[in-house]
Amino acid sequence: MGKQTTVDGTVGKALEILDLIASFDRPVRFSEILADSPHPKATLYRLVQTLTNQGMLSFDDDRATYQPGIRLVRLAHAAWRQSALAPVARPILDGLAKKLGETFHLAQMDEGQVLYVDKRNAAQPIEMFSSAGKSGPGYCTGVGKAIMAFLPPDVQDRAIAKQSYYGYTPTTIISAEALRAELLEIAETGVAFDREEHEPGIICIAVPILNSKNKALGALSLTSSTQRHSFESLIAHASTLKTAAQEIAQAAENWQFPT
Amino acid sequence: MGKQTTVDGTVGKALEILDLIASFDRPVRFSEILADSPHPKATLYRLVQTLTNQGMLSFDDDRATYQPGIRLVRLAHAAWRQSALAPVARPILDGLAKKLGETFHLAQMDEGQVLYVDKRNAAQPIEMFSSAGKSGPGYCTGVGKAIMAFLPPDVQDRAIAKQSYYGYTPTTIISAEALRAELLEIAETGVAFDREEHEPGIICIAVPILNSKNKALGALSLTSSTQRHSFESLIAHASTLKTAAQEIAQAAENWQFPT
DNA sequence: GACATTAGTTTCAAATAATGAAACCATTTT
DNA sequence: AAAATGGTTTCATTATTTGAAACTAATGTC
Repeated sequence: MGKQTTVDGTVGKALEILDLIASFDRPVRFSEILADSPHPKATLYRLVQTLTNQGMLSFDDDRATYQPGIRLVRLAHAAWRQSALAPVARPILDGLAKKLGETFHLAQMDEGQVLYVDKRNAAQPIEMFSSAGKSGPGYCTGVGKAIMAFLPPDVQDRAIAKQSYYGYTPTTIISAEALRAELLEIAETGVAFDREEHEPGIICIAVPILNSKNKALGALSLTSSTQRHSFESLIAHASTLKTAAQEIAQAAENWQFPT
Repeated sequence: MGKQTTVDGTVGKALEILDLIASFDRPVRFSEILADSPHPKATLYRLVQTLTNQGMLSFDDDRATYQPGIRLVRLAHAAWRQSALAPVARPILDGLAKKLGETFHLAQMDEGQVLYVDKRNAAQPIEMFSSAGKSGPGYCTGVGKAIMAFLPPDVQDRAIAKQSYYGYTPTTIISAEALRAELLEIAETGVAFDREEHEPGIICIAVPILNSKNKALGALSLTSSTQRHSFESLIAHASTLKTAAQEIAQAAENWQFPT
């Protein structure tokens, strides 16, 4: 009972530190890391040294700061290429963006957090790592709810438990119970909305991408602003999105690596 | 003397396995990893378990295969955002691509390997993780040679030692001595070329992005084919590239995170 | 349907690596 | 010059990792 701190030995600790450093979102000094870590100075020191040695962290000699290292970019490339969703979804996203001239997100879920793996924006066409790899809360985004609604019970429970339920806006869902209720509804309709729950003025319609066992692999969303779209006009796109999601699911299932 | 296997304890071993799995470039079964790893079954098993637990690997229940995990994508996002080069170079790359309608690469170096962190292609405008994060050899690419020519001696030595010197084409440099000679030349002129050294028909002109201490942070290249460009017409772009590289360097040096 | 083979998982004593209090060194601040 | 801060090293203690072997499950073979 209580929080199980999920620390698989030394490797777990090292990765925890990597996360910690990444979470600063800027280069950090050793002492800053120390202040936020449960480890004694010497232990942290050696762990950080190891990570730096390994290229998982990079150290700026001049400023004496650490930041996530470039080796991660190389590894992430492999992860992205093989994630089965992003690469196969590309042409379909391209088609959607071209046809509708709207903004689309492709997302997956990692431990209750939404992780954007691709994005199309008809107006300003190019977005890179700057958006792919970005993560956001699950409970107050269209894609997050769409995915959670179609997870196996145990995974869903964990995802629900991991949300912060911070009230970004007046419409944000701020309790696990309310979220559960909405997920049930989404599970029936197959469509999720973001009703300005994360950011005022920003609305979205999202659909899950389901495998043959009805488990969500990810989700696809059309994001817009209250100026551009009414709710009704968003709903009008539901079937287009559903079709696209099915195409992606199909493509992902068929995508077999050569054996 | 000989290869120093650079294994910082358990963390190093775990990361080595992660690299190994990534290098397959497809989902792999446990036994395949085992065959390529120096560790005994039980050891590898536990290490792989830990990595999977941690989200650094993901395990496909149906196919019983492992692949690089999604957590890497999130971490890499942080690395990319903070790598100081890619984010600040974006507008400059955009400008170049728009103005010249050519293909540009922005690269950094990781242990002798070239790592592409951004790419612009006027013709087919969108490239994502699919290209960013990709890595290639240092000794036979324009960006690789441009960077190596401006590294501190010790780092340069290591980079030179880590090349494979495989002869991709008749013009590929296939010895460390020849490479050293060319690097010296590049250090003087400040411009590097790829004379169909990596792929027949593909040529490129590259310039280093230098910090105030004349150390290469990365490199910028214009890539083309022998059909599109003669060598002379590539050289014509040298000064434009140099100017852009300087702008990027300037922007990178000034880029201070809020303290 | 028994037998063999392959693939994956668990055990446990021995070997190894991680730990952290404290001492140390180098800068910077007062 | 003294003190404080920030970073690095030491070393005996403690905890984790190791790996041979035994085991289990699943698949293939006769």
